[in-house]
Amino acid sequence: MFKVDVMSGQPIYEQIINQVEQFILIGVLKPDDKIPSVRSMAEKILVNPNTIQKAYTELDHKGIIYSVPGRGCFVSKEAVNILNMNNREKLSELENLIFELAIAGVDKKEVEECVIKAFEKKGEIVE
Amino acid sequence: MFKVDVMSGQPIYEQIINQVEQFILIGVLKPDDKIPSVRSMAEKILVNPNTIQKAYTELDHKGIIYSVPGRGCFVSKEAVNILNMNNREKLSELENLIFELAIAGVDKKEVEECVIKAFEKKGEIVE
Amino acid sequence: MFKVDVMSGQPIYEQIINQVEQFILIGVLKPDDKIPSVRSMAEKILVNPNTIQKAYTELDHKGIIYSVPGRGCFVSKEAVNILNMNNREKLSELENLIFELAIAGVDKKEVEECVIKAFEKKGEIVE
Amino acid sequence: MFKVDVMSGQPIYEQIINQVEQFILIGVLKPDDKIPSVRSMAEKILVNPNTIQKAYTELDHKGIIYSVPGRGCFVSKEAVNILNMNNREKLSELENLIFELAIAGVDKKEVEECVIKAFEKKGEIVE
DNA sequence: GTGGTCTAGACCACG
DNA sequence: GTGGTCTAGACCACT
Repeated sequence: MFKVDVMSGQPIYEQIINQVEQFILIGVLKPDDKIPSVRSMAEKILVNPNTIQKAYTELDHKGIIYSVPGRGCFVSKEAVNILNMNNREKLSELENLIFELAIAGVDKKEVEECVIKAFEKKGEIVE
Repeated sequence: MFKVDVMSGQPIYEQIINQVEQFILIGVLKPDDKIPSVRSMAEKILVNPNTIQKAYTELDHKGIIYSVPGRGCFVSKEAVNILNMNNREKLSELENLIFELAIAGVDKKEVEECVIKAFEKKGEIVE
Repeated sequence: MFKVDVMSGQPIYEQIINQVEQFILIGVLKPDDKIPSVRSMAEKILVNPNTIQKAYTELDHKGIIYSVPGRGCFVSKEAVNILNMNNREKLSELENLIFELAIAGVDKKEVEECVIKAFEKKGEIVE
Repeated sequence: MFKVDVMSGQPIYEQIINQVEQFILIGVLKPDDKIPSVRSMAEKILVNPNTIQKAYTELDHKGIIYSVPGRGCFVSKEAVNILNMNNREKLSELENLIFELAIAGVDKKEVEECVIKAFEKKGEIVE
């Protein structure tokens, strides 16, 4: 279920955060679902438990998950709402990226095809 | 002409690389044009010469510029071609980003508006 | 294991790059092996950590090693392949050098002896 | 006749030295022949006269050429002998290069073919 | 502890 | 003046 790529350059704890968030957004993880314990996750993906802890702590701070001492971590009820709040930032990031591509001479058509592809890919996953 | 934002989190040398590449793509810098010397650039944007040197060295390795010790750095003839080669990577990056937005429930229309905006912004710059 | 000659005129960082590559080619360093940390290497051979960093950064860009922040630098799986790709360039360099010697009146026999010596030297190292 | 490549990385004055030496070795320039004046050479190959001067000064120091104030520079009688003295250094350079290729897994046959090619190329030039 | 970025200041070779 | 290398020492993020 969870995977990390140490060679990608992206911090491992960020990769974990992103994956947890993705799983929540596509409905694999629902409110009050338990997410893997720090130790089990660390063993599965072969990373330092501190790294997992850091990811969980940050998710907790964001309000995406809540931790119950002695029981584990669980998806919060507001998780989806919080995640959807971030869209504005991502949209401006998107605009910058498209702008760069436009400058680089990429055709508008190509970008539009890209949009279509991405939405098709979404259709395949969401049940 | 050149600007850096120390607070952006993005490494300064990367910002310089990006700006040089942008100027080449929009035609402000043409093949065999001299780009600012390491020292003059360092004074202009108030960063250490080593940081500029690092940016120029990477641009040289990429084949975007060529440096002639004692004379300066110049835009290579193949610069534009090399930069356009990178479009494919950026397109897949774009697809990922749109996919994330789609998962997050962003409407296709919103994305399409974003595309339009970005291409308008380009139209304003290119003469 | 690693040695640098400050007086040789060849940049220190290049000497380090060459030695890492040599160790990979003769099999002393294998894929996913950890290479010495920037700081430990700097202490061993008494050069500034920045110089080591520069060497490692270039090796990373070439795809010879990959670096995992917080963990260290490791030999990439494709390292040997990449290094062998450079042989063609070296062969043309070799042809030029022999050509110069030929022009300078060096006998073909002398060159051939040189070839034999070099391959003997290799035989001593490879087990 | 003379050519320089500013993009090669090799210092221009070195390129000039090498070319003068080559022309002497293949007999295009013979003892007491006049070599181009600093100014005419500088105009022909579009480099700074100081650079040419530096090359000529070094050739003078080596005893390859001698300069007659007001008349120009001329190939010395001992030029060929002096140049042939350098062969030992080049031979050890050659051995190193072949050694590197051997380590890199290049077949002995390939190196030998290279030797043959280089000597053929020489045969075409020397009349 | 690791790698990565940056500053300050120096020296060299080249033109 | 130019680019290139190097040192010394600092700070950051990541594990």
